[in-house]
Amino acid sequence: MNGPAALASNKSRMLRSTTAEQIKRLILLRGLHPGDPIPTETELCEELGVSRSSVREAIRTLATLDIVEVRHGTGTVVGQMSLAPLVETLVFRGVLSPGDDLAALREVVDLRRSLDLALTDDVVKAHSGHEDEEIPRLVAAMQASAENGKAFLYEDRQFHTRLLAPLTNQLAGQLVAAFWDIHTAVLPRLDLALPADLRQTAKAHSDMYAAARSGNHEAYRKAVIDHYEPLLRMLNSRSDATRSQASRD
Amino acid sequence: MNGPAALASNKSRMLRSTTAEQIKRLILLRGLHPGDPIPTETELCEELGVSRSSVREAIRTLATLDIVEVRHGTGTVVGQMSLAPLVETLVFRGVLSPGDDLAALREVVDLRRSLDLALTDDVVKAHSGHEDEEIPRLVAAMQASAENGKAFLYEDRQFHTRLLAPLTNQLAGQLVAAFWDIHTAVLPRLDLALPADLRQTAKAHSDMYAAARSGNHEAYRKAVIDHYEPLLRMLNSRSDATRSQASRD
DNA sequence: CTTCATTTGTTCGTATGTATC
DNA sequence: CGATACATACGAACAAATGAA
Repeated sequence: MNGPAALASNKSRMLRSTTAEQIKRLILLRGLHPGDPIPTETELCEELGVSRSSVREAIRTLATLDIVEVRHGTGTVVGQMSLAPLVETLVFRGVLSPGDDLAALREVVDLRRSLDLALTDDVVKAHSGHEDEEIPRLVAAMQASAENGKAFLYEDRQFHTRLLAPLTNQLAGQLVAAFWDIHTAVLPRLDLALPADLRQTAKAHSDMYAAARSGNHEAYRKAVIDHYEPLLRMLNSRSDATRSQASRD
Repeated sequence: MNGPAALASNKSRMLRSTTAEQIKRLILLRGLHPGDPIPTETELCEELGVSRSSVREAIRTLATLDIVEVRHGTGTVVGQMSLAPLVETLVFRGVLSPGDDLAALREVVDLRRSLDLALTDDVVKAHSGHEDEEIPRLVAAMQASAENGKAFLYEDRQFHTRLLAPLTNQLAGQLVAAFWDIHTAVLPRLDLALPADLRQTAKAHSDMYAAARSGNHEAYRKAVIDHYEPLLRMLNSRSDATRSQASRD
């Protein structure tokens, strides 16, 4: 029990954290890209010299980070490396403490607003002159829904995605989309379907695109502020209500 | 075999993706906070009715997201829900394609700059009037290192952390810190230790804090731009070099 | 449509290292 | 130092999903 034992004791310290690292290194060495298949669990056991359980935990770790994507019955492929782990962490943080969730949610919304404002120049530059065929349709759908007092989550998400799609900085668009996901995942507990707010939000989307198309930076910034105004107003009033309710307990 | 069997077959479909969800729900139901211990693996096996391996994989998933923290030989506690998973994903994405890493890194640096600029009002408001006892010392240390041609990663990180610490929006500070981690993790392959750039960076830090203390918004923005200028200049020249080298191959 | 091989998903039993008392 | 509780790792076996023959 000399060789294997020594090997095992050496590995035992690092093995847990290094099996995932070895798989990452394997992806880098072979130059694999998102969608490319990686070796099966059995093959990884042989190549890395560890048990299947260890390989499975390493793969689970990487799958959580969207570095690989596991497909039952088929195999495992290199993942998209999206910001999904960020979303999951912050959503859980947002719903963790019922007395504090509004503060956490407001931080997310604040950051969304700051990011949208910070990207003003890039967005205006990308859309001034180029007509997007999809965005006007989305804006019309949102305004129609607002008139009927209906929400328009899908169109909202699509609007922001397409607005930021042409940016050079892909990461910025993904981050804004991630914050959108967090905010709409945490939001459902508040019903913010005031018709007037819906109309204002729909109009703000329309104004944002119109300003971007016409190259008007200042109008874009104003439209972004209007876009978040109903939401922030509600978050502030709700958090006051929560505070007074908490102090009553 | 009615109750348990039906329960087991129901679970079997969802079990894989829901064991982690059940643990999260357990944390929420019991109102646990970061640092509080969660049940041992054995207890979780009984409460959730799944095997030890499944519990372990679920815990590994949550540990990767920093929703729980595993302490060998002691137990598992609720984690800090930091942005560590975001860092790990983006670091790997940054080093994934050797020809493209500079583009990915530049996106991170661009976003850092946009965020710092977007937080101008909050930072100035938080520091105008209040003296921070640590920041001047960090600034002095950075300037001393710059004169000696030495890098000052530790002081740099501390500076940005403390600068954003007093903000109401904790998430913003954590996001900036996460981007700092990504950028310095991907960076080492470029050696950017030009003495002139070091001095400019050190001076920019000094200017940022001085502007924030004196409440000068415009000076703060200018200092932030100066702060990133050497890095962005290097990234642009390096990416040009990479492109011409790639076209040569 | 069925059969079959491949691959991942789940479980159990066992052994070992490690922290705490 | 010993005892206990816990996490870590391994291997074998069977279940479920997928895709191809």
